[in-house]
Amino acid sequence: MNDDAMDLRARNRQATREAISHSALRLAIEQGPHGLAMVRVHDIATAAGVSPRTYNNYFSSREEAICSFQADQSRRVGQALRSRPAGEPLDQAVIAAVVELYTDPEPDKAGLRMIMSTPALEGEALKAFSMAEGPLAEAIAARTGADLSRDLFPAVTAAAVAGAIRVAGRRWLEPGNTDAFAAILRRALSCVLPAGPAEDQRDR
Amino acid sequence: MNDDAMDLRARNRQATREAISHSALRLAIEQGPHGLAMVRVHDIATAAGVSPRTYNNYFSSREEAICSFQADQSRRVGQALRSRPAGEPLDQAVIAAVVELYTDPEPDKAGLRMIMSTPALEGEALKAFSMAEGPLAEAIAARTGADLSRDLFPAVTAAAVAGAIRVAGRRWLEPGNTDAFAAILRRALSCVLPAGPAEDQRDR
DNA sequence: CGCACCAGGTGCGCGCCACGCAAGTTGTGG
DNA sequence: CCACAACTTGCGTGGCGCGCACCTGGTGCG
Repeated sequence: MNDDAMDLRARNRQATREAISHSALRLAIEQGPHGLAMVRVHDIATAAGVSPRTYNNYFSSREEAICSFQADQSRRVGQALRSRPAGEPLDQAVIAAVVELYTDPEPDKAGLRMIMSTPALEGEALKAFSMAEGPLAEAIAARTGADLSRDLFPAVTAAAVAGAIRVAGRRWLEPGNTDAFAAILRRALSCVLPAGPAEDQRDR
Repeated sequence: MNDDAMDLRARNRQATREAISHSALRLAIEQGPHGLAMVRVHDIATAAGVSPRTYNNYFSSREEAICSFQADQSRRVGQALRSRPAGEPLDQAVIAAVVELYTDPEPDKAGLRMIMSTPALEGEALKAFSMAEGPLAEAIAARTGADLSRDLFPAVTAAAVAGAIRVAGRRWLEPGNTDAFAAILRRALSCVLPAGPAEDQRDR
């Protein structure tokens, strides 16, 4: 996050990674979902100002490079939940954390549309969204006092939340939609979030 | 399903597809999660008794071939829910449908472990599980009278159910686990299923 | 019953891609 | 100032996805 918290090496590395990811996404959007096959690795690397060989020191496929911005976003969900006040009920905390993370700034609609409506990116996009699950499950367990290795509740809820975010994104991108992303997110999340971890949902 | 409901062409096609899928999974399991790269397309095709060219008339990647059994399973979830009695509450119907589908017969533990614990298969495995979502959302909408194009509840719940199945599978495969898959599935699903579609969870 | 038709299997070839290897280059710490 | 470590890059290799054209065998029609 804080560039000056890293040494020059790390900052350059981060910058290179972002340059590649950004170029990959931009070129993909330019070609549209149906022309993905025309986006060559060589083009991405050149646009990012590196050699093709370097591109694949960072990403092992075009799909991964294109979707990496979403993967990064997902990785932040756990931390976002942890930064909510401790007393807040689980459902409110999760909703607040997710809405804040996903609406500041408003996500890139073209990018989201690209990764969510391109068949060839489907697997990688699902991977990207599911990257939230691990950290999120840990954060939920920490907040509710559940035991990740015994209770199913944290991991299942985390998966449900990730799924809800994905469905909300799909709905937000639908042609006729006029609602704000935040509103859709709240509605989607409230479908899967209990007020708190009810005792009868803990196991063993 | 019913082989004799299809003409010879379709049956041969189906048989070829299954032969390839089965060979792919078997070879992958033999090499284990860390030797996936050694499973060549040529080996899969030969083991299935077809040419490499034919293999990729059916699947466009090894990953897809290996995970196709799970994709097929997921595609049946919607129909399984529809075959539950109409009066049954949503949560019970979904749990019963999923448990029946996933425990008759008991799933291939080695196969499930292969696709769920091999990093190179992660994207394809997620795709396979998420294939349940569309048909399942339709079935939920049909059962609850919700409108798929307006309400978020069906799609979000379907995604949550798919996620719960995935988490249950992961837990079932854990080394120390002694519980039956059915029991884990029930617990996981009950974390995300409301007793019924509460009115305040319908939107608009 | 026989024939024309077409779905599907196969061989061939092309372009692309992931990745190991061995330099060359640049930041870092003593 | 120097030795080391991290990173970039060019090259070579093996494999893969897929378009194309050809062949074979199931199908439906007269």
